[in-house]
Amino acid sequence: MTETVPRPTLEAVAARAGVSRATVSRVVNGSDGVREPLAERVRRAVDELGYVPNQAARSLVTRRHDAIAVIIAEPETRVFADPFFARQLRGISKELTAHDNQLVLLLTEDRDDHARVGRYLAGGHVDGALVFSLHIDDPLPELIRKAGLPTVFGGRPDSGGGRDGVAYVDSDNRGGARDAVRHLLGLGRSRIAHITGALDQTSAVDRLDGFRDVRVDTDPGLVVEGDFTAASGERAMRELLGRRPDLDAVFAANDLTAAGALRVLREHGRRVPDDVAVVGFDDMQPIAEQTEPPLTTVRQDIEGMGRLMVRLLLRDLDDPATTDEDAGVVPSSVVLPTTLVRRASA
Amino acid sequence: MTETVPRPTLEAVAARAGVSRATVSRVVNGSDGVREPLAERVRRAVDELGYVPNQAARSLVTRRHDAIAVIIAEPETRVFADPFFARQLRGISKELTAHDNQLVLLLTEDRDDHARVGRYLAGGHVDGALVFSLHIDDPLPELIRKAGLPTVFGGRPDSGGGRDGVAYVDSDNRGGARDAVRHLLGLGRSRIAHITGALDQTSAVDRLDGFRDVRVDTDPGLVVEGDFTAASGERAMRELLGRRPDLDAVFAANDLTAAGALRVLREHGRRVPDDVAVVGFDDMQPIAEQTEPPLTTVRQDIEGMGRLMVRLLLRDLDDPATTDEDAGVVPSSVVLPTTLVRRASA
DNA sequence: GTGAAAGCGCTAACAC
DNA sequence: GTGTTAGCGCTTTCAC
Repeated sequence: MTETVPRPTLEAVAARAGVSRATVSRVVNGSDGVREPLAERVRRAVDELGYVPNQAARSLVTRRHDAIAVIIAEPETRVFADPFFARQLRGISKELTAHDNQLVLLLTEDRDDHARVGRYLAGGHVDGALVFSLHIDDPLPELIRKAGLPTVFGGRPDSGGGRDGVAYVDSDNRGGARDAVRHLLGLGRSRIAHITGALDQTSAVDRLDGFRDVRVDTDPGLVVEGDFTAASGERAMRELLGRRPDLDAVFAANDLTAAGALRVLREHGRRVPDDVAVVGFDDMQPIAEQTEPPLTTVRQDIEGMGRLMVRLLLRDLDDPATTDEDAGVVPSSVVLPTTLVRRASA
Repeated sequence: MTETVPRPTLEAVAARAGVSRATVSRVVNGSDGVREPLAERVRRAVDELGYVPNQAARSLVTRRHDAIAVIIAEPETRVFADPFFARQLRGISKELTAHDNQLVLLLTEDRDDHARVGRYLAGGHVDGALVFSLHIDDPLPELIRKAGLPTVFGGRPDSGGGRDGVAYVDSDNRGGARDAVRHLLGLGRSRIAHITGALDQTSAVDRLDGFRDVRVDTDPGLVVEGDFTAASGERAMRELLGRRPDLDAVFAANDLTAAGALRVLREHGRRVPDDVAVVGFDDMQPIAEQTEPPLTTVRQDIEGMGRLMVRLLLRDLDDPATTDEDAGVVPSSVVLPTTLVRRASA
């Protein structure tokens, strides 16, 4: 309200301080080369007038926006049941703030949204993009490539398209899965089942691969496909119990799935970990700490992944050398280690 | 990458179509008054060149950004344990998208962040703001008022400052609480406890008031303060059980709190709902449907609240009449009804 | 109906 | 060091 008073411009500040616009601009942008008495006068004028630079005018000439887009592509469910994204967002937000950049959030659910996102990115509103939860064959990476915007992916993108050198940040899903399964083996378990995540996402595929690395010749009946939701964990657990009532351990693709599995195990009177040991993935604290019993799981530093993505992207922006045709030679991707967190379930 | 090719400008399109910049601008912005043959030629040129308007240049003259800020003020915990915000964000995102507006997300955690947010809002990057989860005595509303930006609050703000006529969207927390407690009464329960939410938020205060509306002379020992987290639900439930082992019902301020309470009840061998009936608030499906037993709760249309906030804000923006000094006369706030959802816990 | 021209507020050469 | 000046790409009167 009361937007009636027009905001002061550089011009106004210059007039008040008795200097030129250029000098004010220099002071405001912290470029040295303005002698102290003058600079001080300018700063006072800025304060007195409550001057705030007009970002649009600045962007018009600098071609920078100090804003990056965060694109989350999730058809419905998962984003809102799983604190995963919220936590990654927090990491991103913190890091972006530290670098004086803004976060433009783009939530997409269907194909129409994709077109819109493409337009937005091409429209030059943001300096770069962070992209999450791609599914295999997602058209988004291609759209983004066309928009020609520096991008960092969250999670290894499906390399099916033959596109190399894309920057991404991922957890060591495969290694983490191996650790989980080895832990179960170390507990003396031998009939270890796996409930997978949504297999159209590389994280789920990688965890399955890790499971198989350790259990090379597992009975295929011990692997059931899930989709990272608690409901899928329940369904899968029921199926497993039907197929292999003798199983003595379960490695679930994430904590939510594990929580679902735990419920079904309890329902069927199996004691955890005595009869069946359970390990999850993520270490989503509100979930993992409050299951019954508390969940042994593979921790990944979710917030850290978010922060790292931002750092990678901003480095790219500040160092255009990397942004050349042959950006491919500097993959600039990072795979973060995971750690097993022991609680009571295994 | 390959940002080397400069994006085509209005000028380029005009040249290609053999018209003036003004004409192209008219076609691009859909203002009628350009005769068909010409308009068509312009459209073709736009397509061929892949022209996308430069938003910064446009904003510079129109003083519109087609972007609004969403400010979520939560010191840590709650945002990331509770799908509440995620769901509201989704509603906001959808509605904003439908109106071709962008969502700039501002997460704040401490005082430093407040200053930053104030600067950002004053910087004229966005046309308006949506603000969430204010705590009583939060400095944010004042900052926002100073920035002079149209704003809609999510949840009734603390009116302590004497500021009236602020626009907000809220659920009928008090009415919903009354319904919950009456339902418990209808079940024949007479020793009904309440675990509150964080009492520095109006939603928690309103729910407590609703509880008291129905249970006018409740033993104060039956009310324990929580903070909307599951952990607080556990703690509070333990305390209640110690103080009033004879209690036969609990109304929890939200589903997460109820889930915590359920766990403690089970731990203590109380059967739900036979020994103790439990009602929550929110109807956060992933939580409410998966407790044991599934939770009877008060549903609020969270996504709808988000959408409504956007509509209110955009209406404000399009109709500057409301944005006058005396905006106070049009409170333009909405309180949405709640409904009791019966499941197994009460 | 269409074009010409002014200017939104700022930065960055370039002079001095 | 500081000021002058020329745009950045767009919308919008105002003539025609």
